[in-house]
Amino acid sequence: MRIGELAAQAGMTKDTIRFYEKVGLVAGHRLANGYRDFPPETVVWLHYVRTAQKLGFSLAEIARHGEDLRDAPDSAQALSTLFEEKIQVIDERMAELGALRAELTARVGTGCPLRAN
Amino acid sequence: MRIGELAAQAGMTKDTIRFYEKVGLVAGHRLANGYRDFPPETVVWLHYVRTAQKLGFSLAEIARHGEDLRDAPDSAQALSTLFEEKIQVIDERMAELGALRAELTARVGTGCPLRAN
DNA sequence: CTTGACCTTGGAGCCTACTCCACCCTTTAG
DNA sequence: CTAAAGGGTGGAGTAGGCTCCAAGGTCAAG
Repeated sequence: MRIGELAAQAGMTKDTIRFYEKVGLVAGHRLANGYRDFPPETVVWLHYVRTAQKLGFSLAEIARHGEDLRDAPDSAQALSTLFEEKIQVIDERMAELGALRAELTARVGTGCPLRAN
Repeated sequence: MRIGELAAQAGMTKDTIRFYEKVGLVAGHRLANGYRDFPPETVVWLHYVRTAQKLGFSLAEIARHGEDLRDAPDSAQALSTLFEEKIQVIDERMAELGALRAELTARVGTGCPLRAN
């Protein structure tokens, strides 16, 4: 799969994908003519990248997730452990969101301002 | 309350607070000697800023939250409506996190890789 | 054999959110 | 009176994450 199609399927620009390759977030091998060629799973990976990013992970962190996955001894066991770690991080984020939500909920109906002027 | 104490209580540097003032995130009036003077509620507001930011809102968005709050007709009703809006945004974020979590959970135990190489 | 869509590589530029610096003023304590 | 602790300004610099050229190679269709 070449970069244009990947970009379309992942919902980002080619420039962004080239940038991601530069920072090690995606790995591209090349065709004889120099064009990048990506395996189809890259689409899934890029969707994961977008999601993780929206949820507050930096590209560096996400790249580390990717390396963890790649470098793990390839037992399903090791992979599961890694996924469980990420799930814990997510649960922490969700707890924070819950706290913010509670803070706002507590103010609904109170007329108590969050910001003075 | 002067900038140093505010910085200490809000857990950020004075420079950051001055920067926030520049972009309209906090409003400072001045003492006779030119020093900034902040009302105590600013601490609460800055904590809110930090939290909202960790959860993926940009400073511009957060500033808008602040303006919404300030500009609202000052009935408790209007404030509540605004808070409820923010809560909805949070609920959307939480749903996204939940989706990511589910994606990872589904892979636990499968040995199915997220990233190809 | 040219046109058009697709790809390549630098490298510059932009936005966000700080962070640091130099230089200067104010206030309080000894 | 002086030193230390706090404050003020303007402006430069940084890191992260793109985004946009310009100049040029590749390839299938007509």
